[in-house]
Amino acid sequence: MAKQAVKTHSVRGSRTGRPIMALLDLLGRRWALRILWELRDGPLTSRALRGACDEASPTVLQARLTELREAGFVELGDGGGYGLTPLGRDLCETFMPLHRFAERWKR
Amino acid sequence: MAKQAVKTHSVRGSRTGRPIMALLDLLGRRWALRILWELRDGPLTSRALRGACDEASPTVLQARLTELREAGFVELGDGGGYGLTPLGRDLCETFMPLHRFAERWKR
DNA sequence: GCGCCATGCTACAAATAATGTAGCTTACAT
DNA sequence: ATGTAAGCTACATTATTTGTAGCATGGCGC
Repeated sequence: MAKQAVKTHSVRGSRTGRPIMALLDLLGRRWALRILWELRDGPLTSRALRGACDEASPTVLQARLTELREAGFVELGDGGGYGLTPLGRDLCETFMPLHRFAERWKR
Repeated sequence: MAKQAVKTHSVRGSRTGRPIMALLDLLGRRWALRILWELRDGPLTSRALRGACDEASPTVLQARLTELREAGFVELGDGGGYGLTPLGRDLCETFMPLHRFAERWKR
């Protein structure tokens, strides 16, 4: 139990003391942005979230969720289901414009 | 001879046809956000960029730069130095508010 | 021309992280 | 008690990153 534990995972760049670096690092991990995105309009159960995230492996999802929880962006509501904290909602707002940008970008 | 080559790297989530997914995946790769961030106020030579990115390995940097270039966010100016394209600058703008958020977030 | 640097970029082994599949445990309802 | 669904862990395989070294090209001064 708890083998893959915490590992002190001190977000890269946090040493610099510049919060933005820590944030960029945290969000620059696989599925992190996607998770926040999928939770944008309401909580999801871990299983539903997995579904929304194109069946990403539960291992990473769990890891990301833990990190995002420690960062205070996500919480596991009593009664089950992951949802954004008020802070997490704020964060989500800040990159909501990405949606419009992406549409414009197309490719 | 191009072993780590291109690999058609079709951005995860692009199959869904939803550009936002492709974008979230692209930006959710190590150093991608950081690179855009570091280029925010002017071009940098590959070496300077490496310096700015806490000495990230040239391998990933090169990989990310290639991807970001293919996405049209970054370009290698003639005379050297990587810089944001107009599109890239737009993208950068959209998550500039993250800076303020990060400061507020602190931790 | 020749040496001297800086640039963009590649090689490659070692270390980390992610994927995919299985399955455990707890809680709750039937 | 049986059936489900939840959150979460194991673990072997595969992919990505790191770290260090180094190559090729293009100035620039001499």
